[in-house]
Amino acid sequence: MQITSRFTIAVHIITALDYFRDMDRVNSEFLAGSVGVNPVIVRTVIGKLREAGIVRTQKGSSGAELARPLDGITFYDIYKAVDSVNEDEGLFHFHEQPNPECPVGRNIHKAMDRRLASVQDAMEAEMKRITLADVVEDIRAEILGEEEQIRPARRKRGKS
Amino acid sequence: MQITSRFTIAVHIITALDYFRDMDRVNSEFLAGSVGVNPVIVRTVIGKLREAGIVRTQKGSSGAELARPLDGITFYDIYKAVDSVNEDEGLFHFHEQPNPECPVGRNIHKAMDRRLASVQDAMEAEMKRITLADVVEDIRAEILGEEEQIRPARRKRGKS
DNA sequence: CTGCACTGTAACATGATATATTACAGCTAT
DNA sequence: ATAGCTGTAATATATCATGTTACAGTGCAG
Repeated sequence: MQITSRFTIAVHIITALDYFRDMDRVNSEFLAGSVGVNPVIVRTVIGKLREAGIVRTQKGSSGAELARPLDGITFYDIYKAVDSVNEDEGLFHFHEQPNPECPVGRNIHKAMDRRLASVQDAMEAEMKRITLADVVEDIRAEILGEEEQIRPARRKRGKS
Repeated sequence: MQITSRFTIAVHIITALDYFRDMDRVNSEFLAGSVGVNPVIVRTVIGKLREAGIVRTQKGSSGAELARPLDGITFYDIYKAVDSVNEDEGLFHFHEQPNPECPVGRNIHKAMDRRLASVQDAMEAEMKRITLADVVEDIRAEILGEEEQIRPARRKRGKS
């Protein structure tokens, strides 16, 4: 199994909201065009980001705005916001009917839970370290790299 | 999304193979009884563990045996063996149609891949640290704890 | 060497869920 | 007022995890 694409879609959307922040009509249809999904998916994902306090929107008018600076939005925040994984059970799906009449079956859950939690914690800790500022920085570098291939910057002049 | 229960089932099976290692007729039906799933599931999971070199089995005769000591079998080994997640794409499902005509859509994948990989690496590193010996140790402690509730051990005597 | 127990695997069934799609009520701005 | 937009419900579809039945082939006990 995999973590839902809603996660990468959410990161894409926030990145685009930042990148196109001075542009008009950055609506769900425009964003859907960039992401390559249905506009309704964009609206639902933005809805979850709004519930989590990551973006602000106004019903009826287009253009969500970020509620926090990019470096205050972590992968973990987004991952939780868009329900990337089952909230109750966590990352691992434990088989549901271990036999209570078997000593192994009766105790396997307790015996494993600590270990599964430590794996999940390791993953979440890393997600808390990565912010949208990191991604935006990376994507700007990529885009600059593209431009250089066409019109090499005159680096000696300093400012572009 | 979640990691398939095949993972916890595999850990359960290996734990049971160790716990019942001196018992006869530990076949797929017996194991299925402990795990609480269909015997065919047990056979397929054991099949994957065999392909990964974690257990040895003999067609036609019951009782798989571990191919390595318990402390040589990590969560990561099992996780890979039973295809807990998509081998090609990894832990995260990236949305599949980012728009190549959009600077963000065209570069988001490259910009995120490093970060997604670091999350996956953190998780896998933790999985490599946990071995089946840890789980077996924990479950033995749980089972001993159960027994004490019924027939308290005379701790002063030393040996039980 | 015969019969039983078991494995390995295919084939099919079922249920859950991620994603797509259509539709529309209500809000906003010009 | 009109057009553009959001939020959300309802429904469809596809994928996949898991369950289940079935059976050929292997090993072993007697």
